[in-house]
Amino acid sequence: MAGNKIRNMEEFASVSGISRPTVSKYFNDPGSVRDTTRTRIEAALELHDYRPNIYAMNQNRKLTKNVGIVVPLLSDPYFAEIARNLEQRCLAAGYRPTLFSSHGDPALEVEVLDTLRSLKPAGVLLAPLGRASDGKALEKFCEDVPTLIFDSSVDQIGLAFVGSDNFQFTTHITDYLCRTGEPPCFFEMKTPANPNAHRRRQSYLRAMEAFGHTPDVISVEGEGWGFEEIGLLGGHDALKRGRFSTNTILCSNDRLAIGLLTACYEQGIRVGRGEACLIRVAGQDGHPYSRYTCPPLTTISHNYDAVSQTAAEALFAAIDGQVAAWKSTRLEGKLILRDSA
Amino acid sequence: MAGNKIRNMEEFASVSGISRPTVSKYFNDPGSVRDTTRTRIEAALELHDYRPNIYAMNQNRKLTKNVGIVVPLLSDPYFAEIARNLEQRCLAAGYRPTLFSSHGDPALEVEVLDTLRSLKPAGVLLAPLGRASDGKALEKFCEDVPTLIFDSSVDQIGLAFVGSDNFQFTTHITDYLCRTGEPPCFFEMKTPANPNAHRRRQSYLRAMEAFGHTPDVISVEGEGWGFEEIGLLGGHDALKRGRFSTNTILCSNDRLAIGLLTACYEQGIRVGRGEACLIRVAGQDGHPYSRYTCPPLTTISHNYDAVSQTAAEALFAAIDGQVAAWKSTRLEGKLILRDSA
DNA sequence: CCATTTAATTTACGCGCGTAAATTATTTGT
DNA sequence: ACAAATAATTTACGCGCGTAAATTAAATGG
Repeated sequence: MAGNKIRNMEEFASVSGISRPTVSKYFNDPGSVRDTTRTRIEAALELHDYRPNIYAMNQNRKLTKNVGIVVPLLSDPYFAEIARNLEQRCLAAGYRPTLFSSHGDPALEVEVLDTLRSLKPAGVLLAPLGRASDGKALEKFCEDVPTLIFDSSVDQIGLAFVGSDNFQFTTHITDYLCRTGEPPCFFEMKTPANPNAHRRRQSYLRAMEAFGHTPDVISVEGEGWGFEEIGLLGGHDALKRGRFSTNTILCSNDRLAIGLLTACYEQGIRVGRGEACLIRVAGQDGHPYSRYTCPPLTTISHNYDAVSQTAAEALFAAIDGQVAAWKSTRLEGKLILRDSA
Repeated sequence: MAGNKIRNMEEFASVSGISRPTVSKYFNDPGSVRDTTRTRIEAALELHDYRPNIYAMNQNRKLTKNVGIVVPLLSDPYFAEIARNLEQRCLAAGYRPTLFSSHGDPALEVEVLDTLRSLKPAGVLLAPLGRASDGKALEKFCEDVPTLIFDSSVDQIGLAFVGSDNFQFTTHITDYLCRTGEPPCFFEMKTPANPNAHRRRQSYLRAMEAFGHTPDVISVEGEGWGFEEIGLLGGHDALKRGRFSTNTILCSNDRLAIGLLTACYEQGIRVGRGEACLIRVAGQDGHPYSRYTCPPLTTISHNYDAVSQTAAEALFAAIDGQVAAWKSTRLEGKLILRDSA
């Protein structure tokens, strides 16, 4: 912990009484050296706290231990949470995760991929921006770097896709809403950033048809990733113009619902299941803040843990050379009943 | 963009007709070579899209161009936002920012610093966990790496401190609340993670005294960084037990206020300035979600832009060798009037 | 105990670049 | 146009490590 300063692996090897190549082998995989050797190295490590120079290490290694994690918008707590989950899985598996956010900007997403390329990562966990992504750039990147796509799938690119089953999400919550009150209308962005939004609208339409109800989709204007603001403005507008044909509103995602709830509040419209409530509002995603809206938001939640576990394990398997055909895994969500619907 | 693959700087130098050392100089600082040389290099760059190997670069450079950005909890949109801001400033200044989160865990914070050390960064922008931080580890790190502390100051460590003026924050909003209604009581965590919380309590007490009112501090139980949950549970408890002595509640921070608002909602207590409202609630921080609470939250906002600009520029100046005595910069916040108070 | 397997060591090279010193070419000022 | 200042080139070395091949030492098994 506090001995003389060790400058390089050569010096460390000599103080530990082991040859440098063996020490090098130890750092690449501690399990690859004999037990007695390992304990001697680790004893020396206690005394001198030497750490190999990562730049010199990665210069010659065919494959670094770096893993890139890319999300579209880190300031969205949903992505922050899933990124945190993935990060810890990478660490546990012995990789060095590095976090990147595209900040909702397609140009930045390409820049991130460019940066990532120069990091020569063993693999990348990538949640693309979606519709706005530069498809060609993504595809090219996936050819060069083992990449697992998660959250929103653009094409059949990369090693595999892992995300949520949007059809199940919307069908399930639509079913719940129909069984417990008026069938819902659907509140969404006209030009959503995320392809999941399209699947959700589709399955809303399909579910309503299957249940024998007439669907009603309210598509509001607004570009970008400020979903709460879009939900707020679009909600105000739709409420004023009486655009909601039933007393139940299913939102395409929770952030939109958060904005809509604020609009309802500002217009004095009481939301919830109670007697005095005029409308019900439900979201989709299981956003970390959905518990704290007023009223608390009924939603269908991603299985954060399962999504990130499946994604991480698929990537690690691919890095370890286990070839597998491209496949798409879509996990079911869980209905979270709260007061809003 | 599409030429033959260039393997290293040697090859790139030969195709561009410039010597390798000059090309190396260009990549370290494009402005350090003659105009004609620069245009020739950049022309060749267009044709062959070569990028220097960052590992080989950083191995020998005394100082890398890396900058570490560390926040206590990336899933808190406040930190996500300020991290994004800092990240872009680093990029604009020609540095390579890398984002880290301590995830509220002191042990992880130390690990992050350890990782950072091996990255040999030119500088680090660090927002410590606060009370829970390993002070010794932080101090040692600051001795080794040029580090600027922001958001919450632990000691007089690092190059400098940049944050918000918590005294001004609380005094200002307390003043506002007193002038517009009943003087506020103060809602906080008993054992706050962040040292700013102590300053805020202090200045609440001081301000109330100065205004000639009797202060009332409600300190709720709860550990960790789940502030909304703590505010929710503590709020429920305090409301049930009639702990609030006035109809106005100033929360130590916005996330606590968000939880408290939910508690109020769940107990049917209408919050706001209107006729039918029983209590007023205000927060502190200007949290990105404060606009979307019900009612929208009156708060006093950090000057995100100014904080990150001041912090980034101070770090860059220090990296450029401009020595300056340690100093603490605390920026004023701006009152944001909304419906909650 | 010796033959066989397995691990560690020695030796030697190369990766892609930074960087310093000495030299040569180019620009600048007058 | 010429001397001085500035920039580019050549030459040469080293950084800290990965890695391969040949050799030697240690563990294993019957």
